[in-house]
This record gives sequence, structure tokens and C-alpha cells, in this order.
Amino acid sequence: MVETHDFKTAPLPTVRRLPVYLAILRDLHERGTEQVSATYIATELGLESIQVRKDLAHTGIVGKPGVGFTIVDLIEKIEAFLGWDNTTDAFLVGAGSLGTALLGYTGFKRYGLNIAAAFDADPEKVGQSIHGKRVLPMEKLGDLTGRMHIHMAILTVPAEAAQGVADTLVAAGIRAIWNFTAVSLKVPPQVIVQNTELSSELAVLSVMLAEARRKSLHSHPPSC
Amino acid sequence: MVETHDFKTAPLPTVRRLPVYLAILRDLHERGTEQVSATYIATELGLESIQVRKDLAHTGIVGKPGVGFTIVDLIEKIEAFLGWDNTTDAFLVGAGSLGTALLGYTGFKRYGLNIAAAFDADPEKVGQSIHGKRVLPMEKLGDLTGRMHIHMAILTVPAEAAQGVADTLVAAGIRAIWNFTAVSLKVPPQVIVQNTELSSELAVLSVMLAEARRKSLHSHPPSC
DNA sequence: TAGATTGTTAATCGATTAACAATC
DNA sequence: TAGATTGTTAATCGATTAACAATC
Repeated sequence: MVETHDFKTAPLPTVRRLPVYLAILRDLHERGTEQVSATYIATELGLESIQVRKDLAHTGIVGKPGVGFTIVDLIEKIEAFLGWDNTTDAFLVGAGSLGTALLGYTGFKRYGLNIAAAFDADPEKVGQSIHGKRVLPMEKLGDLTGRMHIHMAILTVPAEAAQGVADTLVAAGIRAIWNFTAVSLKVPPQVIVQNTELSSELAVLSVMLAEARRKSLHSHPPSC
Repeated sequence: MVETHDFKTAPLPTVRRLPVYLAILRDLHERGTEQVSATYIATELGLESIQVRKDLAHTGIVGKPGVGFTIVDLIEKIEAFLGWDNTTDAFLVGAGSLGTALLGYTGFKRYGLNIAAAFDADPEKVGQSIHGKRVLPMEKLGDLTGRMHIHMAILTVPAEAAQGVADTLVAAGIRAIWNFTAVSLKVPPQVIVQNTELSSELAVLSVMLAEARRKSLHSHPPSC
């Protein structure tokens, strides 16, 4: 077997937790703290310290036994691991209410993401600036994707338009789609889709709330 | 040991997938289809059919071997399982750009969620209507939560305000918080928090894109 | 009947948690 | 030194996948 560096990426649950740690670390850093232990982060988030330690280990950070980790190093390692040390430019397609909200979200900077431009099919919106970003016509998308070397798109169009726009994005050479629509997109295998399913989030909340209510009913049976 | 109905809720990954199935089922239903197999749903989503079958089984649905499931029954079962057969009223706190986007999102109806009112600390916003919902002052939150029997809140305030508002919500008797801020809230154990972490979603996309790029580099080494 | 699919039981896989020596 | 924490190896837990009889 050929000796290949198999950069086995961290487990997905780990990848999802790392940005959460990062937010805490940045906060501590701003307050002037220099060292942090996995125990501290774990307590802060209601996790087990061993889980935090295992997660952090994936970034290649090395800590000091009895002390913990140097915060600036840790921030650096996590950012590098997530590829957030360099800015990624992305196009946003669909300047509706959600698209507008995302265009106005200043936090993406901290995740190494920059929305380079927005696109919309509505001629009324084209030409406008939303939160300082130009809204361009869909026709320009294909050309600009190549010229600006854009690989990522944020999809915030209405459900009916989602698949059609996704096809356009794929044809334009987009490699990663952050899909905020409720549509499960059909794309070729080399294109990555990350679905941000509000319905799944709400489902978890609904089910947990119902369960909690059931439990409290059991311990305090209704008196009325 | 006392014989208690232990409604063991489905695994969380199952809960997250059910709304995705639901969307497909509703679509099929609108097109007049009456039966569906787990195989079909699985193919549609790029999953294994056994996983879909297992997931659906948690809702209590019973299928016909060789045929599949009756779509209307399945829709009903999933909705009941998620508690989406009855509408849940929720308050939205923080009428900024994301709050405004969510106020305008018509899809929540389909998830049994109704935003009953919005709240904001900014006197400029109070009194306005956004997408037909009144924006009320924060001071009214405590009183109205009790009077309207609201149990759920959607938190879309700026990060700095998040913990303070969460405390207010808890004091008002809110039992479930859908947290769109990047802050990890500290709440008492009986209060459920569902964090919708955009940063985690983006992290997954970033890491998968980097991995895909690495793979294509290996097979097509750069020629320039 | 033949083909397809369900539902159940068992096997596998991967992530979380536990245990503990090494180290500051 | 004593207390705390890391990093590693092993054990546990839970979800996914496989296998297959039952059924339409």
C-alpha cells in the first residue's frame, strides 16, 4: 500500500464543537487571560473535560500538565484547523429577508468568511446595496465565480428556486454550498452541501420540551 | 421498580432527520402520491434505506411489506411525534436583521410554530410592526409570557445582551430557548436551550471543502 | 408466483467516557 | 512536595449497518 498522508479529519461532532470553544477562548483572550484548562472550558459548556481535551488534541495543540493550554496558541491552532486563518470569499444568492440578514451579519469575519457579493433574480433588487454589498443580476454569477475564484456559495433563495439556482452554481464551478433552504439539493458528488435545517433544530427543541413537560407532569401531577 | 411508561425518545440524529423526511412527504403528497417506500426516501436523500426505516419506526408508523407506507399516515405520525400537530406560540426577542428575517419566515407554520409577538429594547423599534408582528417593549415580556401561556422564546439579540435577556426569559417562566446568538447561555437545568450555531455549520463546510480540495490535489497535482 | 419491502435481531462501527501514568 | 491537568490506552455506550424471515 502506498504511504499517503491520510489527514484523517476529526470526527464531525468535534468539528462542530471547535468553533464553540473558539468563541470562549476569544472572550477569555479579550479579558486578558493567558492560560486555560480543558476543565474550565468543559464546565463553561456543561461538557466532560475529557471530551474537550480529545477535541483540542485534534488541532495538534500541546498543553502543559497541571496548567492547561496557552490561549493564543489554542486560538491559532483551532483557526488553522478550521481553515479560518485565511479569509474565504463567498457569494450569497437570494437577497430576501434571510439573505439580507446574513449580509448584515458582521460575525462571519470571525469565521474567516467574507461575502463578496450578493445575487438576486429580482430586477428591483439588482443594483441596490444591502449592508454595503452590491446585489448583482444572476446572469453575472457564472462569469464572476471564475474571475474572482469563488468556491463557496450561500443559498438563501425561495424553495421553488433552490434546485435551479444550485444547478447554476454547480455549472459556475462552485465547490461548496451552504444551503439555508429546506430543499435537499441534488448536486454532483464533488460538490459539498451543508444544509442548515431550521426544521431539524426546532424538532430537537420541540421533542426535548415535550419530554421535559412529561417528566414534570410525572413528578407534579396536574392538580386542576 | 415502579412500572412507568418510559417514553424513550428517539435518538437525536433521528429527531433531526424526521423533519427532512417530512418535507419530502409533503411534497409527494401535494403531487398526489399516496404510497412511499423507505427505499425511495433514502435514495432521495442519499441515505441507507435501513436508516430511514429505523427512523420512521420510532414514530409508530406501520408499513406494508412489499409496498411501503401510506404518505398521509406517515405525515400525521411524524407531525405527532414532533409535536407539530398543535401550534406552539413563541416570543421572538431581538428584532434586528436576523430577528426580522425569522419574523418574515412563513415556513414556521409548517413546523407548528407561531411567533406570537416580538420584543426589542430599542424604543425606535417598539410599536412598529415587522412582517405583521407587533414589536413590544422588553418590559412587557414578563407579564405577557404568563398571560399568554408562552413557553418558548427565540433569541436573536446581539451577543452582549444575550445572557441578560436569557435571565429575563427564565424569570418570566420560559421553558425553552432557541438561541441564535453565539453565546453559550447559562440557564437553570429545567430550561432547555437549543443553540443554532452558524459557526458550527460553517466549520463543517470549511473542513469538508478543505478535505475535498486536498483529495483533488492528490489526484490532480497542480500543473502551474 | 416473483419481486419488493417491512420489521426484527444481531454485528459493526465510531464517538464518548473511564482510568491512569507522566508532568508541571 | 501536593494538587491539578495533560495525553494515552482501554472500556463503554449508542447509533448505524447488515442479515433475513415474514408479508404484501
